Amino acid sequence: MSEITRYYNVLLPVVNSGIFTYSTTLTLEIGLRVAVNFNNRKMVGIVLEEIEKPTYKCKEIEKAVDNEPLFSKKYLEFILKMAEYYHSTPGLTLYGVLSEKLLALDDAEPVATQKTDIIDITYTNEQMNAINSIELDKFNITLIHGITGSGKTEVYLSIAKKVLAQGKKVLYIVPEISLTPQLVELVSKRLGYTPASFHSKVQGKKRESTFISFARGDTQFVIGARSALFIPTKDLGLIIIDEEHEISYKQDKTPTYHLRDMAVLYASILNIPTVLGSATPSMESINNVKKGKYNLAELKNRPNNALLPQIHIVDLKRCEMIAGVIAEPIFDKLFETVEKGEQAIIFLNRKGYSTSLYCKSCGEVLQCDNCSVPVVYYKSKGVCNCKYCNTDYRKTVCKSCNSEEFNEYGIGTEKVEEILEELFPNKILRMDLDNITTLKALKSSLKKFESKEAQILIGTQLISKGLHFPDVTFVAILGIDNIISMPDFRSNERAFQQIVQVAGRAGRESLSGNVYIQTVDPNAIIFKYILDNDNTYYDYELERRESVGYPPYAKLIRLSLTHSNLEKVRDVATLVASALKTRCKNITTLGPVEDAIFMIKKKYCLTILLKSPNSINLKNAMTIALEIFDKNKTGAMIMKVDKDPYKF
DNA sequence: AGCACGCCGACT
DNA sequence: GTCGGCGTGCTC
Repeated sequence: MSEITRYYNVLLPVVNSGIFTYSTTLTLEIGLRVAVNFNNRKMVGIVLEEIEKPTYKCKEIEKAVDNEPLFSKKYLEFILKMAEYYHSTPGLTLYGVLSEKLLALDDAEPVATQKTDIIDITYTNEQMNAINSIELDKFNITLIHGITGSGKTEVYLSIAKKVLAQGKKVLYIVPEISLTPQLVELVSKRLGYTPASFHSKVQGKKRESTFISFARGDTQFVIGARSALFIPTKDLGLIIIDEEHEISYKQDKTPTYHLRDMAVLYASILNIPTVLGSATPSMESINNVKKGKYNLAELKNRPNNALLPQIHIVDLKRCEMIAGVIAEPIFDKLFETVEKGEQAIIFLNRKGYSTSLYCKSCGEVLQCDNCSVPVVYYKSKGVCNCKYCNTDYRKTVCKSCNSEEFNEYGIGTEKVEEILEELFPNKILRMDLDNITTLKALKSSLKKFESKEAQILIGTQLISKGLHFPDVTFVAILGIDNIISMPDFRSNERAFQQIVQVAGRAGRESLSGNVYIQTVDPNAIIFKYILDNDNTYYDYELERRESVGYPPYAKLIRLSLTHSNLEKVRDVATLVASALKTRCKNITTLGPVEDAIFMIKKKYCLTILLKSPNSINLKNAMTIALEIFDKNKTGAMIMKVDKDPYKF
């Protein structure tokens, strides 16, 4: 008897379209994983659709991996739409969001959940209103704008419990893993079991079992980073995105997606609710509330009547500095805090010892050989390191005068630690990505501070949000001028968010908090809004964005061209930009300009910026840009397409 | 994105 | 002569 040969389009995690046709005599459901030979490589792909016999020759599907589809039609629709939105391809998008290993994963040990005691709380009226305002049975987005310490997490968890009671699954996304140990503990108290975690520090067997159990519907609740959105969760009923304003939700490498936006897209396809929360929402989300796309729930008070901390601006031009690092009035208050047995947090968004070194004899700044940036000095390791290419320089010589003597410039957390350790011996704890490399290190550091073994915590943005330490009454913000002065239209927004978030670590329970910000420019506009505790900042900033035509009032696409040969990349970039300028008059094309960091890993970087309020015009422009680039590129030249960019 | 193939310069 | 750098082209 003759078997019928069928033809299926299979989505593979590779470039170009990523969609390739294979033949088989099996009947396959959409979403089923299949093993195929692709370009002499064994790969696992996902069945997209059955098609008519194509004109070209196809290879045969080796075997089906699943008995029933692991991926839903809606999931595939999501990936296809995501690829379209980011001017990428389905194949490259799949490659970027799921590792090949997880995609090919056949089976894994089930996740072990430990039962814990349930501790219920009573909600404030504000919390109850927020909880009850959310419709559970259809797509809708609610932005919970709640001040720091207002109990947003409790609101999320209460909503989550309702969804879980319907037998659906909940995904809770956090921007940074520093939040997860405290969050896991809190969730356990409310749900009665430890939730599963899925982020970059969960690797190996544990990662695999979380993936497969959530995908098969055996796990109810997952706390995860960005990547957790792309687990093909069975019966997902709610997505929670904490700290929705966080720019770390924007992925740097292709596909350069924004987690919040993709969660909203996925939720709309699944027809499920999404909850976004922040004390300092993004301008984009506030604008979406104004447009009626998102609902708004506000939490304006801290439970138990805890007050927001008092904020003080310290003018660096008018006071003495202690060891060149910390203003004297701030130091005095820090001293008082420690004397009283309370705890302090010192925030500085720079790791390392000094941010650059310059030659003692000729003044030249020590730069990386491969990248056009100063290297950061790490005194404890005795090296200078480039954060872009990760090269360590052990012994350094000035390139212009061969001197070996350098002065330090710019302060990092390591230096603050050294100075304060001398002044407050054995009371200091430092947390940044240099010493917190594992989940274990993170947990033990948090514990050390929680148990008050350390009284002063120095850290980078790793410690700036979400953490809850009742005895912290003092917060000092040291490096905010670096953020304010960044050449980026979002620098004000970022500084505002950073200050409010860090400040929110102070006085969260019965003790009142004080926050000190040192700056050379106390008249900077954001300080006015910070001091007034004033959400009219959003009105001011939105008005400003509208007047200059920047997001959320326009869409941006950043084209980033890189190549080892400057002439070649400049030629191609100029061709692309001039084609856009002559052929796409309905959008604004800026550039090409040299990037702020002109050379990374010995490759030159040029940027072209496309700007328009109209997405369709931008899409048409992109077609032209890609066409011109493909026609003219040479060798390993790359043009990265960054839609809704966050870095300039 | 990988990976193989093929062209050309440098070295045992 | 042959090793290996990298530009080019292809993947159902």
